[in-house]
Amino acid sequence: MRGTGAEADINEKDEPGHDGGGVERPMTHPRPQSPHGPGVAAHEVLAVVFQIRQDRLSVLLWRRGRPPFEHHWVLPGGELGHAEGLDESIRRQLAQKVDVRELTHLEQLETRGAPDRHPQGRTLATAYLGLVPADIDPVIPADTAWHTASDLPLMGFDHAAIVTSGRRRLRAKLSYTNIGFALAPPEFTMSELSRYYRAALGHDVAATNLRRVLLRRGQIEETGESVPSGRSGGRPAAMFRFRARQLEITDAFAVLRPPARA
Amino acid sequence: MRGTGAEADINEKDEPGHDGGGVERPMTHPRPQSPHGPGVAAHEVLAVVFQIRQDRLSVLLWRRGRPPFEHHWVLPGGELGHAEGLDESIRRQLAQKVDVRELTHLEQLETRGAPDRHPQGRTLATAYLGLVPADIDPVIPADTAWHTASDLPLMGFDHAAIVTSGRRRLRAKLSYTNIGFALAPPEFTMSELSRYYRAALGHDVAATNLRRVLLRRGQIEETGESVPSGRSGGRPAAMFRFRARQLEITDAFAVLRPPARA
DNA sequence: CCAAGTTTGTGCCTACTAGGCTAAAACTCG
DNA sequence: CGAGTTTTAGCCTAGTAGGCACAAACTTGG
Repeated sequence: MRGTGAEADINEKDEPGHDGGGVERPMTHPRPQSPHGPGVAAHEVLAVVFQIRQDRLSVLLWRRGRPPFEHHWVLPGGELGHAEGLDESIRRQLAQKVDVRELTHLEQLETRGAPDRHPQGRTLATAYLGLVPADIDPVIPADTAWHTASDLPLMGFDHAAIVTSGRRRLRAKLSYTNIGFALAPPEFTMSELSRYYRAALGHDVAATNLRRVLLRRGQIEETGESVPSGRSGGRPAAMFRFRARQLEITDAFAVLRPPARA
Repeated sequence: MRGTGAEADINEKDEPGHDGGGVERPMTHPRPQSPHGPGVAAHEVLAVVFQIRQDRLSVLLWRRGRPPFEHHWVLPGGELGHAEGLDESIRRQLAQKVDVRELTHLEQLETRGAPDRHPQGRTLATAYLGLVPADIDPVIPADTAWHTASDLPLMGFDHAAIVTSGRRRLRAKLSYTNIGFALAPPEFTMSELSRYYRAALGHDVAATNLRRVLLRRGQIEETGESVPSGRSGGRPAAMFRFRARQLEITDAFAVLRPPARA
């Protein structure tokens, strides 16, 4: 154990600046701060926005118009405003790509801070995972497009790795939460829903089993209506809906649970 | 959908500064940047370091010596160095409290960025979850101490909420990963291990069931040795060890798994 | 109107996991 | 040696996921 060095500066910040005032920032006198320099950096927020489009998990990307990474694809987002919270900021930035009302889920994913992740200077990025239901087709700016998540274009910065994190998070949460509500339209048949799950999970999902599992968990319920059978025949399908539109964790899923008569 | 406004600045950062050079920072001319200002803020890294001490989940806290929040308790950590990665930074900062070799697990927890979370100016914080095994008693500086997680002292900033996040994360991961390896000593009996789990989970964990579950999952194995029975009698207990010392997810735990013959 | 084809829904079965309970095993102490 | 204590093994129940076969309910074409 070392610990005799510079504890004094740990968790101390006596910054004079940050007065919430203007854009020009005092930060003039370098403080004695061990060989590490002050903890000030540009900060951006990014979002991995997924939607199931034509049975494929797709991610909303933005095509950069200038260097670095000109003509590469990047995640939507931008710089954190000086008086903005992180959630607030990503919502604002996304509103310029996708209508916020179309975002059915948004959660923080991870923060990346490798010193060289941005070629033009130190920039931290906090990434979010956002979901858009499959039934809408948002109007998006000309320089953005949906890309199949399993077949990404050339991407800038570390954004491809962030998409991978987002996919992993989504896949995991489909197992133990009701997050499907954010991918599916308000009402759906079981075969539709199983296609959404298949696209997001990357493997077949039997509609029969999906129905049983989600019904037993109480995540979905029948609406009472049914669709008048497809053009190729077949029994008409019942319509379902998710009962909650907020993220809920499947509690029966916790192992090593408290004893029965506790 | 709005989207006609200032897309141009989204994800664009043409910062001239951040040249990795010195402590004094150019950042002089305010850029036209919508009414939100530039995305530059102080950034600190914090850690929720847990250890099971005397059958209680305990967290390492640091007592602040100066305002704001003088004499309140805060999480260990400090400012991000100007050329440091986030993981690198929290490891460096923690090394001044606890020997890094004693940290058996470290993962990113969450990033907080409420504009008013720091009374002296905008400061983002990326929090980590760290674990120290129960068998060691790290030498810690005089101004730090272990506190029972369920009975926290008066804490500064939003750090109490971060501890709560850490507890939730730890609890969840005890269910579906082998994270116990990071709480337990290299070798242990099942009754010891069940005490660690009880402390972390907050409820009784039957040693019989814990043994079965972890053995079936292949997380633990018998060492072959046994302890020569306690002073109060009883059958001598077999010693176990975790088979891996890296985080692994219990895959059999995923629901909606790929079809059998896929 | 009926037969064939198609899709959805139900029932039955298996496999696996967690967890409660009891009894046996293996020790200490008096 | 017997009583008390602790660990371990065995047996049982409950709950969940998932495969499969068949019934139900439709469309289409003769």
